[in-house]
Amino acid sequence: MGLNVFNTLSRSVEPFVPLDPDGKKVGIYCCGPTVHDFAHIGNFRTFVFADVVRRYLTFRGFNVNHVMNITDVEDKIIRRVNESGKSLSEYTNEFEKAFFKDLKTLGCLMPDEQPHATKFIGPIIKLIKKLEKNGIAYSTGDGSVYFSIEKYRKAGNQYGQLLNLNLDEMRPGERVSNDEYEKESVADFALWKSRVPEDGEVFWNSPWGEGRPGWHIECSAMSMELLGPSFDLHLGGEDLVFPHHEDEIAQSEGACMHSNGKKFVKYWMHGAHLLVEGKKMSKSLGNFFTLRDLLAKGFDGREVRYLMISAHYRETFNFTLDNLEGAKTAMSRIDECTAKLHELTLGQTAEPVNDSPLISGFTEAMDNDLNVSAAWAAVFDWVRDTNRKLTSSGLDSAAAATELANWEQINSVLGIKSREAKAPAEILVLAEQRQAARKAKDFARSDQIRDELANQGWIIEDTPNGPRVKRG
RNA sequence: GGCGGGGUAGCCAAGUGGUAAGGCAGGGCUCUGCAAAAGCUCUAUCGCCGGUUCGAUUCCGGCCCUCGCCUCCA
Repeated sequence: MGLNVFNTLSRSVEPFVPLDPDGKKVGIYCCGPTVHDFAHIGNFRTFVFADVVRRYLTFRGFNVNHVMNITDVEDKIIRRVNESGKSLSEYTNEFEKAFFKDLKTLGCLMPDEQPHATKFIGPIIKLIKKLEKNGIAYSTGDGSVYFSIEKYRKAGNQYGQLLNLNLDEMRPGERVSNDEYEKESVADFALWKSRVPEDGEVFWNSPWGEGRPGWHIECSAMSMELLGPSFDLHLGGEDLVFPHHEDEIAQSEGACMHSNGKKFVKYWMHGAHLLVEGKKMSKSLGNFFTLRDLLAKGFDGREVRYLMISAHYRETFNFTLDNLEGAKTAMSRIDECTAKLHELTLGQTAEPVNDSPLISGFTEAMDNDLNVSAAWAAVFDWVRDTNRKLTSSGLDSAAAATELANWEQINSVLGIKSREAKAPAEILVLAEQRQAARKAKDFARSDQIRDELANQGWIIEDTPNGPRVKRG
């Protein structure tokens, strides 16, 4: 059995078969961050999810090209740029840098490509022109260009592929901004927005005059430019299903007339949101964590990562500090186990065994629409089993090396960085002094040294093979 | 109002038509000079009410609660 994923297009779990005739190459596009501020952990849940998808596809032997865009021009950014007095790039660079730093802290691999909206103005304009030529875009008197859903439909296309849309029942217009009054229909959306005074110095020249791209067009332009008019997998948060992704489909299929049977995107996957302490994250509730907030509380990126991928991606997940505390314990159990294995291998290495309970259990779980919860169960079953063998000394160095290789194999997907720390010489000296005191049955002295070590952040354990020092 | 998710032990969270994984927390035990680590062990009948069935947490209907999208949003 191979990988199966839930496709939002069909609302069902389908076998994953790439477009590539050789079944090897996979193109992934993930809607990245809008760099107007520090991203919060809710945003990162989606990016960590995308990272796991990308890693699992690689684990499954696919040759993945992972594209994640940076939206570096948009209403909120423009407003803040003008408030800050900085230039657009000065302003967005800061948050983009922070974003990638956080992404790395969370153990995510760098996407293969990170296109920026502002670097794709040319392709964006080209795309809008195509839409105009196909008769489904119209410009208004002020130099803006809109997408006509009606004309798109009349040309034989379907609007509403990702969700059941009933345009008559929708409640449009609650926040339709004044500058869009020239739209032919409320559901139409902007492809190009003409320059207004509030835009300051943020504008580009176009056939329609000075202005800037609308919100959805950049993703259509960048994804098709980098992955082709038809690609395998598009990811994003569930809130993007409508209107963003639906509009992306409309723009892309409308421009390229995918009506020859090929779809813009074969599989759409959407990650559910994060709740914090049972509630939706919001600034007014004060439950709005950024990664740096959590690091400041003494947590590690990997603990946050573990928590984020401990639940299925399609379920809203309740993120709590208590559970983050628990993640710490769970992670150190894995560390403990792998560190002991490492000591046993004596430098020996081995090949992973694919039909081992760990790898087969993990793979079976992940093949089923990335059931990470079940995958973790396989991991912790393995930890317990391995610990049992370790206590009964049922592992020689070759066996230990194999177990370690198996773990590393699946950890190429989970992406949990191990925390290994070699104790400095002075710590080891103290540990030896303590051992000498113990041999002399001077337990007052040995306990005193143990406290001293603890003060310096080191924990000492007495094992049948002698004392072990580890980071506290 | 329309559309779509959820409600499983103290907390988080999988799953199945035949009495329920895993993690964290808690209790007991083993090991230990004491600890730590590790192991063993204990702790749920699956929101409520009906129905189908030999049998439902899992299928169907109704109800309650909750979350999200429909408007910038991961």
